[in-house]
Amino acid sequence: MNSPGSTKERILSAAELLFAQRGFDGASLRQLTTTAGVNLAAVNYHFGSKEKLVEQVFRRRLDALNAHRLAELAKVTGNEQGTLEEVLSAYIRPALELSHEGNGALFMRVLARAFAEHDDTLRQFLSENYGHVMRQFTAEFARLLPQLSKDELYWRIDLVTGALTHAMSGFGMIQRKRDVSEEAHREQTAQHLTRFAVAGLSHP
Amino acid sequence: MNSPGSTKERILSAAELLFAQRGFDGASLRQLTTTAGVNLAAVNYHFGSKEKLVEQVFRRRLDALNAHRLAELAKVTGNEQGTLEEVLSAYIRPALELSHEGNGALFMRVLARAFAEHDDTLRQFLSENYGHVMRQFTAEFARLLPQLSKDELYWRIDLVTGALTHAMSGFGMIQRKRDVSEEAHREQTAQHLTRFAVAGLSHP
DNA sequence: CGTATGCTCAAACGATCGTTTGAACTGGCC
DNA sequence: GGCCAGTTCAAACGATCGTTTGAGCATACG
Repeated sequence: MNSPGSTKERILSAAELLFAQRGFDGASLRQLTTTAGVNLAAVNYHFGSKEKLVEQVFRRRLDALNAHRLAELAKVTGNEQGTLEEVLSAYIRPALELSHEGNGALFMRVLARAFAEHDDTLRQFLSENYGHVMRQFTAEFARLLPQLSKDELYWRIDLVTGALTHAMSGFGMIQRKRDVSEEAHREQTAQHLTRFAVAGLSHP
Repeated sequence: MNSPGSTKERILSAAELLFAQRGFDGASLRQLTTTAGVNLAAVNYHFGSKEKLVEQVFRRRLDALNAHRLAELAKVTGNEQGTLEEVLSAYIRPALELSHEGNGALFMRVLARAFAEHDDTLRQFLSENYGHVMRQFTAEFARLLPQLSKDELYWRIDLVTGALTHAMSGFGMIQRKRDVSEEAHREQTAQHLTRFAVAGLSHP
């Protein structure tokens, strides 16, 4: 059905690559199916349309990512409130792990593009399917930072989100050095991100 | 020549609007010229190609923005070193003012799209034409935060940049409320951004 | 074996894209 | 008026887009 080498999976992987490189409009179905080594008509046969293919590219990664995030959050809020660092870690690390496994980094670029698109259809899709995750984390932040007004809290979460999106999509100038292992680099990134986010959220 | 109602200016404004709404690929020259109320061929006559039109859209805003930034930076570093807040303010406020004047907010969305594109041509253009501005601010931050290693400083600047881009391009959920004047909202935004950036840059 | 089902294929569809062309129009200057 | 450079115009160019079609192939089941 969905074996790794199946037509559907090969289309999804090629789509992720080309959407990341050239954007949703910029990547044509002809380039895409050539890259995937499948027939042009296969996209419309398996997915119905290019737009539905885009949706599936998101689903494949985000379902796993957000499940992972909620699981991590549940761990640290199980018996008592977790610390701010722990809650942030539950939010950051699953994304970082995704962005370093296989072609996950490509997907992060796709996600960043989607944010930039400001496309209402896509934003609604993200909100409907994954909004509850963000709400759960926001509620946790509110408990951990009771001194902040609602306004102030939203501002800070908003700015932290910007920093995270930026860092995780690889916009920045920071690159892994040759003498640092991938895992060490991820750990470094996670720590920088977490410390930065803690400072941004909880400063007086 | 370049009067506000000239064909060239009307094309540039329509381009800014449609590039912000639909992206560089998504906005066609036919939509664009119809919106501007000019003939289809006018774009290629006045700009040479669609790609060169894109470049001019950037030049029109970024020349002014970065000149403004450097002027503000010169003010606070004139006699003695400015404070971290002052230097950040020199970086943030010109962008905020641009994003609140006329259709400047549209341009900020265009800019955010460009970042997401990861297009090397465009990135090279930005680096060649405006890279010296970023270098000058980075040098100032290095002077003001001598306790940070080069690595650590770059990390923090990178994350702050993400937050600023995010906030200034209007991704976030923060919206001006009806009972707050535009200028008051800009002032509020500037203060949130600056305090957040200070915390992110200078935390222990 | 026969046939039904799921999938792949080459080919074509109409639409839309960026760009080019050559004629028509505009204003100022001799 | 007559000319000329600058600009606008409708029309067309070839290329490429997403999608559809109908024939052909494979595999599994009666």
